[in-house]
Amino acid sequence: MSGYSEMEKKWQAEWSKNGLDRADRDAGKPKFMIIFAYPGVTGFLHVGHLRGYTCADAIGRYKRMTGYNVMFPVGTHATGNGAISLASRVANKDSDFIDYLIRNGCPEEKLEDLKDPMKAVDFFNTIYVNEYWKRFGFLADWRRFTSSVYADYGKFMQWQFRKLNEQGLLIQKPYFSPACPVHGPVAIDASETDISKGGNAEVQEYTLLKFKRGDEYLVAATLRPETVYGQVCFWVNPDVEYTRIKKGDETWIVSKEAAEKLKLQKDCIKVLSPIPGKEMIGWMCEAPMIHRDVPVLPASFSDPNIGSGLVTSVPSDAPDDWISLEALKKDPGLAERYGVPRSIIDSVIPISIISIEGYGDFPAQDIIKTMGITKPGDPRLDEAKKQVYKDGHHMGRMKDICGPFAGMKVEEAKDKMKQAMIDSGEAETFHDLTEEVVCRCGMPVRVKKVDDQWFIDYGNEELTERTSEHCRSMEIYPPEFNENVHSTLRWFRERACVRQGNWLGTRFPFDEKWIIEAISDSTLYPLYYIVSPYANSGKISPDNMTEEFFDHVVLGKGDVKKVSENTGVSEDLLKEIRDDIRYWYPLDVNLGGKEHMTVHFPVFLFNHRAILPDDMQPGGILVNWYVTGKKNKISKSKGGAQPIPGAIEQFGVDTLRLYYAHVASMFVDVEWSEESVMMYRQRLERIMGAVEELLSSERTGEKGDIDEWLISRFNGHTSTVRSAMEKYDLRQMATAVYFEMLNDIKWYGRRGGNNASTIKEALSIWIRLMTPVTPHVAEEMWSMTGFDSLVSSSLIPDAGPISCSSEYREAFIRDVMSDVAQIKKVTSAEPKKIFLYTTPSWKAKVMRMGLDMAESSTLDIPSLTKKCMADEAMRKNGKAVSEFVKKAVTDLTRSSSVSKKDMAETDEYSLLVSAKDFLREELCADVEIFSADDGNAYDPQNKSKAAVPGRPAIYFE
RNA sequence: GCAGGGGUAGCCAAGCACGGAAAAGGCGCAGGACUUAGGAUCCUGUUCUUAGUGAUACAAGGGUUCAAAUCCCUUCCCCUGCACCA
Repeated sequence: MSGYSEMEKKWQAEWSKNGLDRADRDAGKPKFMIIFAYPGVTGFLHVGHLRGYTCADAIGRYKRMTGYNVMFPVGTHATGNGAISLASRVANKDSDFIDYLIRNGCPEEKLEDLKDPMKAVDFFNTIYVNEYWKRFGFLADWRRFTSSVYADYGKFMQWQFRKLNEQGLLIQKPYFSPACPVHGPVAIDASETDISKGGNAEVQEYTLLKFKRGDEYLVAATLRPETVYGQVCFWVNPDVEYTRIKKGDETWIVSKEAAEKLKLQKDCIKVLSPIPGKEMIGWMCEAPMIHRDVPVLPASFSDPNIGSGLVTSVPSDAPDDWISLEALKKDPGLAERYGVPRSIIDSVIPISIISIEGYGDFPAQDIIKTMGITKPGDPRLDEAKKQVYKDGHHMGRMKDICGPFAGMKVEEAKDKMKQAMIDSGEAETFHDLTEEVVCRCGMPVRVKKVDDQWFIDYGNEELTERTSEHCRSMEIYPPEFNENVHSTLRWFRERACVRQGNWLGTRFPFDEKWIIEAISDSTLYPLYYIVSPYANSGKISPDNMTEEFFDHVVLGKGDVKKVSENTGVSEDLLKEIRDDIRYWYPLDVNLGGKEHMTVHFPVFLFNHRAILPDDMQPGGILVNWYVTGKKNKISKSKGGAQPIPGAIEQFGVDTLRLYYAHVASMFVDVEWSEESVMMYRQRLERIMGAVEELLSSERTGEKGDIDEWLISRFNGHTSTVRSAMEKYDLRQMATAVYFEMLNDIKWYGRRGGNNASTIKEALSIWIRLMTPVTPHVAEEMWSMTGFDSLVSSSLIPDAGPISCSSEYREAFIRDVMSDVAQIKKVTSAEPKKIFLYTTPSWKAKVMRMGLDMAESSTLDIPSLTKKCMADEAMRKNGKAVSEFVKKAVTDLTRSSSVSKKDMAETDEYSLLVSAKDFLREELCADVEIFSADDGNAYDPQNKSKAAVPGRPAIYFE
């Protein structure tokens, strides 16, 4: 195992010494620029992440070996609160987290440093580069490394936003965002990057309905404003304490929890005195829209944490309402406790308002019956509610009772009714989360209104159209994404692009209180890799990188002399950077995981299209799927997967690289398993073993048929590799190189091939084809074979000619062997002697005639039969001929005729005679060969009549 | 809900966008060879049937065609992404 690691280091040092990892402008060479979407700095990476990165390196290496000047830069994305929360967990001595760090090889003395977010970023940057990417043998240009929190990178970002603004793509409007009171807006997503609980929560829009009572309002929250015509009462939880609040000059009653939430979303909210729910029971209040008085009744399901804590009751369409009302009616004792007269409760009668196919007048009643729910509090009520809501929303239609909205579809009525009530002052909107969400810092996350939020306007139709148009000329894989990227682009609306709070990132250039958000600052960055080496080497500093600077080097604006004066960058340097950008850009391939399909890739495309000219638009996108853990996804933050350095030690880098390239198509998820990785390790060892064996053998053989065959096969594989790599299909490429070529080498040896020059030529082809995926092993074998210089800097061979006939002849021999084995198995006999009878010449003749007819597409059974019968000799054999013709014709029409041609032209007899010794050894029996035309052939069972072209008859003794 | 993907031998997985012979390759399993005894290696086999060139298969059911895993329709079942997370 350690042997691998030494070998790996040796070649990595060689590549670096020879400058293979450095990408410099070379006007004499076509360029190729590839990146992978840089990872976020949130902890150690695991073996799954390297799948995509490895593909990028292999593609880059392949391109290099087909004559391109390749730039493959890497960087990291550290924007956000990942590093901050990481640092705070270390500072708080979070023992789980510290264990995780130590387990992944973080030295204890380093922990002190990690309390500083920026140092934590540096720490992981170093690990990504040194422990992962360099050790994986990537030929990345390390001088170009950048990170989204670097000052120079920030300057580029600010320039990008200035350009977006010039295009009129930045807009400002109010926004409702989940936010932590300490950290400001947070992202809610299943991977819980920003938060510690509630990854599945969503922001929901409620309609607040104002029920007038005297000079104050009871405020209910509903998700179904279209049901207001069915309101018959109002629910208050008698065991909850509510509160009056001042909202502008109105007085509202809501739950205390709701009051807190409203403060974040509405202006001028003041909390007044509390009021127990019990006190409100029996009140009458005026329902909005229908302007009828309805009674306030007790309901325990009314939760102060949801919505406003108060609920309007629509029993016809809300299962909870229906069942609570029924319970109330059946239990007069309960009602009397609150002093509500019976007559009031009896007067509350559900009103049918929506017709849904498959339901009666009262959908809520129907679903309760179907599900067998009998009393309030049944946990299935939630499911019942969802079902009725869903059916009502998609299939429902408003009944005549609904005034101006009668006859409308529910979907349509919903918005219209909501808007009507808002316009009349009877309703407002309110946003709430569907479940509890907690920030990484432990504070509850609530929906907060941000008045002056900035957005990038991806809804801009002109931009969407131009971007979509450009995509048509791009190479986008997989094909499914190539097709639906257009609908993804169209689906994009405005996107909030800045945030406030304790975050790492770039200040928004138009208002420094904002920080540019994580996705928006990683859209145009591939371009920055061309500038970054100048900043990294200190030739330019962030101060030099003004709007004018980027306008000039990126867009070619302004006069060099003037720009030089204003920015303090020399004219030569400006020219150099400008030339670099013109040479390298556009980006040829952006490779990223499937999660980027709906977020990163679209904004990457939009921003390029918005800011850069036609000749700087991206050329391709490649999406890779995941390596998953046994049951769930291997998670970056939650660990559980094998650390990368350990995996390298255990399996060797090239094993892993081959595993990623071959284990499955890039466009499916694969489950990580050590067994399958081991399989690839054995495969590599077998290949190295085979090469060593070839090199240590005598190699004194003459050139013969088998040499022609081997080179023909290798030429075929070379062309397979070339066409596979056109589509970046590493898997197909690897199948040819690591499986089929090895099999061919084995067969060559088995057939007695050992010609020195053939072997040298074959190895030269083979090893070069291996280099993109398994470069270390390839270098080792390359030098072992005695070839000069580095294989990594050589060129992939051109595919030479293929010899169909020699390939057919070998396949023929294999078929014969396979038939013999088949018969052996069926008879379970161990023959001492095997007799082979090649086809009678008349059958070959029929075949040839059939082929001719097939070529002029006049082939059918009657005409071929007629043609055969015209032949005097064949007519004697009439019956056999007509039978064979029948078979030959079906055979020829069913398959392509290419191989049949070789079949008809091969002299099977002399071919078998030449392979006689070989067959004797392989079959462990004496072999006698006869032509079926040979009248004197030994053939006691008359087997020879079964012989057909391509398939000799066989007899055992 | 919106958008999209998929169901091929014990397992993984090609092929299907350009319909043309049980369908690559690998793993596993079974025989055999070999032995520096190794997470080996090398042969052979692995739907059924049979001294071989026959039958039947590509989730299920229909259709188009001389011919369908591949095109069309219906049904069933799995999976993925969905905006401040790259």
